[in-house]
Amino acid sequence: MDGGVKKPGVTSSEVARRAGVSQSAVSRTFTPGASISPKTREKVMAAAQELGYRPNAIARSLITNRSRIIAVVMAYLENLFYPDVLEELGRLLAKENYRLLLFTGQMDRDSDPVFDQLMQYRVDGIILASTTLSSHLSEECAAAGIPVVLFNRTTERDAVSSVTARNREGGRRIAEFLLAGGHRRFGYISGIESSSTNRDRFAGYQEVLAAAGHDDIVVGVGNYDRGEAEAAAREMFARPDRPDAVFVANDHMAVAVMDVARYEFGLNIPDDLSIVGYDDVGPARWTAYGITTMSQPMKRMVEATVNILMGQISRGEIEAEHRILSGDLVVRTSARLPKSGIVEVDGRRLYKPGKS
Amino acid sequence: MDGGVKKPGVTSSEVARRAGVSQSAVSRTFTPGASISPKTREKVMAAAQELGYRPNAIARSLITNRSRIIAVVMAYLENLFYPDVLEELGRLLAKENYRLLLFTGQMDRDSDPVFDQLMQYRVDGIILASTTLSSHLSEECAAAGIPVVLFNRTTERDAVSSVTARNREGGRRIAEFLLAGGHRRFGYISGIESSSTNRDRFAGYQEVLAAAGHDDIVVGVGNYDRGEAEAAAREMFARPDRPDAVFVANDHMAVAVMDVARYEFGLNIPDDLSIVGYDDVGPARWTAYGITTMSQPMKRMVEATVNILMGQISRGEIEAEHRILSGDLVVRTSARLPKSGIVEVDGRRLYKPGKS
DNA sequence: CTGAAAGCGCTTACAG
DNA sequence: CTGAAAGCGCTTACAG
Repeated sequence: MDGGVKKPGVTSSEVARRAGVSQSAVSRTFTPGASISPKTREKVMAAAQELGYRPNAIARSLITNRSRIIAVVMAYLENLFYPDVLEELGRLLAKENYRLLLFTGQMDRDSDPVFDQLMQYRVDGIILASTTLSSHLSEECAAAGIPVVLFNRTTERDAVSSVTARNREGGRRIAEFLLAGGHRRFGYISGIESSSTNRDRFAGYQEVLAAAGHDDIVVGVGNYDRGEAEAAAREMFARPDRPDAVFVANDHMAVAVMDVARYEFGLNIPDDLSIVGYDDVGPARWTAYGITTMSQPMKRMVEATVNILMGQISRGEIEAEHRILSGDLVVRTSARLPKSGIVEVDGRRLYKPGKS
Repeated sequence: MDGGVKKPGVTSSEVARRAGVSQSAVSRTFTPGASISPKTREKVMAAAQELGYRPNAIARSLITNRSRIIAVVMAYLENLFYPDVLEELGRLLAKENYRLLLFTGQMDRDSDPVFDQLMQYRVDGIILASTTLSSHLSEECAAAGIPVVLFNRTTERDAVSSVTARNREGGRRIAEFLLAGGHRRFGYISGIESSSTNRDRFAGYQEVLAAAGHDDIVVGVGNYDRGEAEAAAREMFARPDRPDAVFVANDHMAVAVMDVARYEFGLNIPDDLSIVGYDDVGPARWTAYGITTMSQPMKRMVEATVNILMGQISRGEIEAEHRILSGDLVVRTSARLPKSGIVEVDGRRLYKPGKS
């Protein structure tokens, strides 16, 4: 399996010989801020050009003890929210001159092979999107001085930072919106029940509904999965006391739930049934769905994630930071409208109670 | 920016000291196949465990001249086909014990910073999904002994391999299907016109239609972009001689085209208009769209890609290979059906002319 | 099977 | 500003 030989690249010594300078001079030429005379630099650059020299990042990493690689662990790529995040993450990390080592899939169990790989490559930071770390693993990162940021999840663990939307408030806002729209019976299709994001969204929703005397939310479990969300929707819509308003924990599932409602149960949305989602991801904006949904400020969330990481890397000190960003309830066509509270901002219709 | 200090990891020397053996013995313990006695190995393992030792992959790469990293350059992540590919790629590469360094965005121009990064990290192979390489850059890879595989594109360039679907045949099949369905006026919404995939799909489509006497295909340019596809569709559907059958170069655009047809022009699909796509990606299967589409055998394509790469890495010899895989025309609800040729295979309805 | 030693391609004090 | 030299953490002939 390792029979072949990759041609070794051009080295700084070869360039040095060609340029008639020391190897150190070559190194300095390619080290921003190193002291080198313009004359030497010029000679080096010329020789490097001729030979097609590129500094070996691997060798540099070994000595600087910095790989300039950030590990990103990401699951649920079939939910377009995450590819969007990945693209933005790639852009911002490149801008900071960092590379992105991608690991797809969850990282749940305690001694994960994925985690082993991360550590072997001496990554400078770890971003976990839609997944968490066991306490054992997060301690290991802290001990190794590697900053960890959870994206779209949060945790109480020391030394693990997080970036999330104001999920609880989002859940509340959705409940207010549906109450104001005159709905009478409420459903919820959950994500993974143990995820902080799901817990917070539901807690907010439940809180406001309970205060309005609605203690009987009909709950189905979707686990952030289309298939499971469909199954949960089927069960929910077949009930004699079918809800007339359902909050689905993310848009990815909401799309599936709408298809079940319309094409399997012949329900008219929003006349028979209102659906509200979360994320404001691509398909939510497609005319066929037009999902009313709590937006997540994806770009700002990614920016905060990179920001936390860069700060901790440069300070060399890891202290958990938790950034919580606000979104808006974007109003489209999947839910009945309240009489008031709808405002238009920058071409989007938002629900801002008390502001119409 | 580089103020902080990452704690250095445990090294093999420290483990050696603790275990009372040489540093070489530690190295051998972690090198599969190296000669080491069970007794020594045990001592080393115990010490490694206590200290939390993990071999430093960076140092190993430096000396073996293999990074075990594959660079993946990918654009169009908002087209779900690519996240699917990415996930599968991650799985297969992990299985082969390779890591995935992701670069998002195109790699068009001649001296790209992305390319520079690839080379600096001494990646063992490069996968370009939905993008190509300039001849200059591909020569540089060949010179460095780094295998390159194009995914979903092809090229004549020496030393650059490719994996594609049988796109020309796919275009033909679609034309046959639409002709058999009794359509009379044909449209095409293209991807990026210079891409091999687009050229081949259109060539096959055109070929069969021309043979049937249809030389007047109405063409709009979508550039694989939702927005542009919508604009192209608007123009096409506003024509007095609006086509009654449109082949859209991929499903990602077909979804947008369907929304325009239905919600902006009030067209009934498939009664007023048949739409056929390409890829068989997630949304094509959603009930709201139910797109009739040429499937791309994504998993087999990814497998072939990894397979080519692994072969060239282990043989140490780079010779362009071109793998071309077949798909099926999956029949759903977005196009009128021919009287015959529809067969059911494994729960999917396919168009196989001459086989009903 | 084992250890001492060389060396991978760099960065970075150190001395000039 | 510049060069000689040490050293980052490993792998791998080499000799025993």
